[in-house]
Amino acid sequence: MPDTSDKKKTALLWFREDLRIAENAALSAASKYSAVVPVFIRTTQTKMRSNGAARDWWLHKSLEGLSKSLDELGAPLILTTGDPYVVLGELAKKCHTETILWNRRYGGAAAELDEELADRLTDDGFDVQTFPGALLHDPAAIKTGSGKFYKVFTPFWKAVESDLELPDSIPQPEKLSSPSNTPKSEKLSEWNLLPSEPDWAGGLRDTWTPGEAGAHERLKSFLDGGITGYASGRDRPDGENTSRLSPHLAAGEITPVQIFRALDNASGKGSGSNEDQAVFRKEIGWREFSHHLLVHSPKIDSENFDDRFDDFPWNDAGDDLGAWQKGMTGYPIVDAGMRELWQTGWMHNRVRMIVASFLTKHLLIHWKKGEDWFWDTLVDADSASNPSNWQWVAGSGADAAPYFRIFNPIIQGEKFDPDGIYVREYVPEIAALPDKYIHHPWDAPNDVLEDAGITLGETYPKPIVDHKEARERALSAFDTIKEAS
DNA sequence: TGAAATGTTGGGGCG
DNA sequence: ACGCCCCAACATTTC
Repeated sequence: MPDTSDKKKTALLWFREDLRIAENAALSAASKYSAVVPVFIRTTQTKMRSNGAARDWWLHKSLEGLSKSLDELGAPLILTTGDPYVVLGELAKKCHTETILWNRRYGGAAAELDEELADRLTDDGFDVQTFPGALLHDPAAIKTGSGKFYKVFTPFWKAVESDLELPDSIPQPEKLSSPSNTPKSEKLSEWNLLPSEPDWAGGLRDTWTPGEAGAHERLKSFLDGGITGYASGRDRPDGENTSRLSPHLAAGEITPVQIFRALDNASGKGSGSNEDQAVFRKEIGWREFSHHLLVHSPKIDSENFDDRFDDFPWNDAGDDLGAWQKGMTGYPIVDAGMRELWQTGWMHNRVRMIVASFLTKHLLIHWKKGEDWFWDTLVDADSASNPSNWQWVAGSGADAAPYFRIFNPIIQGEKFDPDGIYVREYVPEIAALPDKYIHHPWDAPNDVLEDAGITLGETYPKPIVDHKEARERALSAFDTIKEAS
């Protein structure tokens, strides 16, 4: 907390994965200064993985919202491009400030970069202040009884939840001041974050309202609707029980603390049963767990968490990868998921598991290929959740599904999309099939296919692999791991 | 946060 | 009435 001697000073406030006004510790601290210069840097340094295309689209929209909010508060957002170390130093010099504030990021390259920056800027004479970021807990502070980090989700979450005390809400500034010598901002439109040719973002625009206001609308509508029945309904891609908060969380437009507070306030008021709430909180817990893993295993996005997988006999990606990416595998539930992803920048969680299992087990393609595709196409792509969940499905991750746990895409489809509503939405060329065959068109008699206007291999692909054969092939590949252990 | 194979049980048809 | 077979339903084991 700055004392009164700071009153005449200007603070540089660096926004990153915290594109919000509410519950923003660094912003709140900055508001105590006489002037604030908020900045967002399009970074050119290469240690961090650069955003995928879908997240860039989201970022553009979210920055528009943040920029508007900051204008209203009186301290316009400065957009600038470069190496953060250089940019922050130059900006600070221009605004005659020695104070630089930001909210911390946890784990991996981002956290390493932040620590290095804080050290260098401090050495240069700046007063760098960092604040808790967008997690319920500090991942480094959670230890097992024997002082190690958790590798199993259930005890991890038990430890976090039992120790969880939501912090007091952070005061939100009503007004900020800009210094007289405000630096010039670059133009957001010139960052080319939006796709132009082709413009593939139509489905994203129809689906999402990026930005802090959109995040809170989404939370409200979830608490008024989807949370009720969440415990079982969350597994149904044909339903509306998921929160769809993930891209808002990834951008930092809303925080888990805000969500948990809202759940507390809503409990007993028709916003889901205790079980519904507990299951939803646990899903947020998986996000925390992913960051926890990333902190202790910073290369989880490139190296197998379980090194027995280092010699796993993956296939060359070849044409199968393209068929998977395009949603042309011939398995309707898989294709529906991949097309939902392409069209909307998001995929239902249950279906993510199905398509990831299909890629890594039916096609024997390395999880990294799938992780890369998700990274580029998901609006919620998260540097912790995305790799750790891919490794979880592949079997190489922490607390992972055993390799031999191979999803049957037909059974999964029939179980979680029993009326074929989801499949018909995203795979319209087979929509006229009766329910009986909607998850396995190749078993439909010729006259049924004909009535539905389907010619397999022409209007819709034949399955690119046979389930039974692929399953057996995957299981024998798994033998190489058992031998290695 | 599976699926498939294998094992067990018990009711009903039938000689 | 009884044994036998079939098989659905459920449970257990294995991958």
